[in-house]
Amino acid sequence: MSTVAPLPREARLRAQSDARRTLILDAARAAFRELGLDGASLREIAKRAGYTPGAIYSYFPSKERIYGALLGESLDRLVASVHAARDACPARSPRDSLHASATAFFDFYRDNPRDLDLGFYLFPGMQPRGLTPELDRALNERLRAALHPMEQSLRGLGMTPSEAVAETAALFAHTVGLLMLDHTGRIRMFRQRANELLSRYLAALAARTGKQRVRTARTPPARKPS
Amino acid sequence: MSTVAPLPREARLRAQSDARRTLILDAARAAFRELGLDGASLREIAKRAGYTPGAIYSYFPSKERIYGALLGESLDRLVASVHAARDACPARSPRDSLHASATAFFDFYRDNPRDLDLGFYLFPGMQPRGLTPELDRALNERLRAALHPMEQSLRGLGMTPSEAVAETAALFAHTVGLLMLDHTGRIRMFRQRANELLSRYLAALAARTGKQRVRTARTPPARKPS
Amino acid sequence: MSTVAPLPREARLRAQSDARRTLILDAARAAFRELGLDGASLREIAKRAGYTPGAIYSYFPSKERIYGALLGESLDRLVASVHAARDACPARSPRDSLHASATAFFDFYRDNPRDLDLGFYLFPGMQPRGLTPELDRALNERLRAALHPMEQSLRGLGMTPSEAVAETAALFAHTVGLLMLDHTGRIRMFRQRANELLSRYLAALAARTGKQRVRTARTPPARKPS
Amino acid sequence: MSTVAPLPREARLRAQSDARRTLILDAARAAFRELGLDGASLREIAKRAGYTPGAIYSYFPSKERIYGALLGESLDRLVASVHAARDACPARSPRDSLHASATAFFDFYRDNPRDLDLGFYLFPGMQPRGLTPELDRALNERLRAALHPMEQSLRGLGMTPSEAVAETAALFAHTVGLLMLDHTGRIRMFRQRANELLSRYLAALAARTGKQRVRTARTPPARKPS
DNA sequence: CATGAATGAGAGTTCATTCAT
DNA sequence: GATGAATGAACTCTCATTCAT
Repeated sequence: MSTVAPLPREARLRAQSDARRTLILDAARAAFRELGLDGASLREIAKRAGYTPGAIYSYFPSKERIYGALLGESLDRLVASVHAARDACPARSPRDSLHASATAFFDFYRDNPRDLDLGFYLFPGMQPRGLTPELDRALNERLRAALHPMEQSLRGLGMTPSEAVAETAALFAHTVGLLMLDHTGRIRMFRQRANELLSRYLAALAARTGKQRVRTARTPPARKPS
Repeated sequence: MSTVAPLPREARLRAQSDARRTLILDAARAAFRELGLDGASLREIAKRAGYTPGAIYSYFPSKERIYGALLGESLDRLVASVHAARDACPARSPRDSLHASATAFFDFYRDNPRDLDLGFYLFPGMQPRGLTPELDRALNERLRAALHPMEQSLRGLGMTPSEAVAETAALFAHTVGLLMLDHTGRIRMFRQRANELLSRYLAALAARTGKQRVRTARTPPARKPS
Repeated sequence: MSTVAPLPREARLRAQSDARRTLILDAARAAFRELGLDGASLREIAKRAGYTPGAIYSYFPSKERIYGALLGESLDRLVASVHAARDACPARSPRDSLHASATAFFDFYRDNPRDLDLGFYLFPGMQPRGLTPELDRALNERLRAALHPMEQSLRGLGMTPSEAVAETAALFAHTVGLLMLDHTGRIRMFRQRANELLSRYLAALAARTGKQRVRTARTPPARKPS
Repeated sequence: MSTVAPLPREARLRAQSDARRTLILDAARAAFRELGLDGASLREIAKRAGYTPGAIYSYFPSKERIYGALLGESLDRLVASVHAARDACPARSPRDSLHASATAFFDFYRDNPRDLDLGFYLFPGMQPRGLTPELDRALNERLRAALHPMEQSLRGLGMTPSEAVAETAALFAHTVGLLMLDHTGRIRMFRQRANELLSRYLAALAARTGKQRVRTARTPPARKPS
């Protein structure tokens, strides 16, 4: 009675549905890339996906949730990219490993400038825009995964766990800042290149480890250390 | 230089016009602060300024140009704030001077989160949104002025001119990145505080000068230093 | 009369179908009560019934027909309520019987305000909205049944058949009017209570019977009766 | 310097504006009359008025407020109609005056069935739909004015003030109920005519005054009055 | 200079209904 | 019988901008 056929109908339906969801996300991504956040309206996305606006709501409950899914996908690719860079040459020193991971992170957003915007659009203030707390958590988890290799490398360079976390946060901030300068063209003011500045930062960071401990200065730093 | 004449009518008119321009900008700033970029529509600005939407166009050719003027003002305040911090205690060491300037810069945007958005809204890609090249240049000039004290301090710490420029760019990026993490709440992921991370960065930066030169590594850093 | 056979399959199927129809109506009633006419969309009803929107169309040909069925049910409950009130104390005088029936009628709609809306939604003008003539007739029949006790009481009070019909119509109108005033809150304008006004009306109606005949005045009433 | 011209520009502008507001209300009224509440969308109203949908918002802040204005107008006409009927023959007896007023009230809504719907749409529950409290109050005031002649007539017939108020409420309810029966066609069930039932009610009401006092029965009425 | 009106495009979202599977 | 997808039309409302007056 029961078929041994490769595709039980439920699975087939789900696969179909997933394919169409992907279709919509592809359309959204393209619209987003070409037109930016303002231009990527639901109507535009639907048109590109070959749907009527209403049909989109079979797959996503709101425009913001499409953005959320897009951000999720983007973070997945980011994680894959960073991990791939880390794993490319297993026998490397922590220093090189750090450099590889951080550079992969940076390159990902340099090559996909809009993907950075997504996160900043969806998290304008202290809480996400149209995202559920679960989705928020899931996105955070992905971001953490993307930064994990760097934190590990920093530990490999001799940092304590808490130092490694702090320096990962700092490295993340530095990278984001450089990307913003790059995307907005403000970097030209300084006649610098963002990737070079990143390398510089990484070199200094690596140089700092093992030799001298930077004390966590809360308020004005100690004046006369030497 | 200045006239004692009762009131050259042309000047009077211009003064009036400037006053009303200021009125509009005040309204725009308030709307922007309270409602964010989405909520600060031209209608809202006009209403708060006591004008009808059409009247605004006597003073600004487009909404974007209001934003541009707002950004200009904001940068003026930023410059004032940074310079004041630098001049507060003239006899300071370059190290402390650097810290004072950078902290003032950081604090300005931490206390006025929307002001940072303005810049990113107006410069989404390689060229400004509705801004003329001249305006772009003028805004750049102000930003340069805001960063100048830090560059000077870095020179005072013994950096070459070109090193100082590069490190200023890096410091700027770092600060912007920390502010983004702070504003979006992503900093909580790391259980860090943005201002502490900034102090840390400044301490490391100062520590680096004089003792060891960080070589500007273009591409993969030297592998076998150790 | 009734079969003892295990289960004629056709009957079983029909019973199943009826059960699910009831399920849908229950969902519709709840949605309607909680959300009103605007909120009780087909989607909402389907969701509450555990169905997808399309499935509803296996049981009802249109949304209006669901409303029609709901109205039918509501009238059934109305009839039951009024008849129960009439039969509660069999030995009552016609006067008391009239009061009991009319009050039950009034109370039913006072306690279920939405049920009154249904009728007015489905009969906006001279013909029903999405209802067939048969359904229209069936609904009328139920309404007639609900009003029958009152008509009987009026006959018991000595009215001629035609008088009784006319006064039943008038009583019906009066009750409906009071309910509208109550539901819309307009009754507060007069600082009156709807149920007291109904009692007043009933008292006057009973008082009128037997003593003096009110002549059915078609057009301008007789001017000089006194 | 100042013109004595008949139309100071401000007045001219206001007149123009009022004329266009009226134009929109006319369109709304017509749409409403022809298509009912469901069909009278903002788009439809705008189209009929020769405007784009957005233009309407120069005159009304929301659709509901258009409805509110429509209701206001309608009540104005109602008041005018009722007052005219009362004043038509000044020397009439209170009884005839009551009849004239009530009939005018009834006729107004019989001839403009949709006008009654408006009130019920805007006041679905205890508070108005999209109306401000002030508008609510203004509308109540008009309704009161429309009912005032009847209350006065009832006083003229010898009722105490509080009796007159209660009977006005009852008469209002009765009229509304009859109109509902008429509009929905339910009156045919009884083979009666609404206006005749109204006359009957008025005759009974007039007959009741002066001779016998109907006691305001709160709960079950006194059983054995005689 | 300022108003008030108007445009025209477009926003996100919801709806009852249909239909292949 | 039921699903899930899709339609197509409609919804109210907002926007930056223009322009005659």
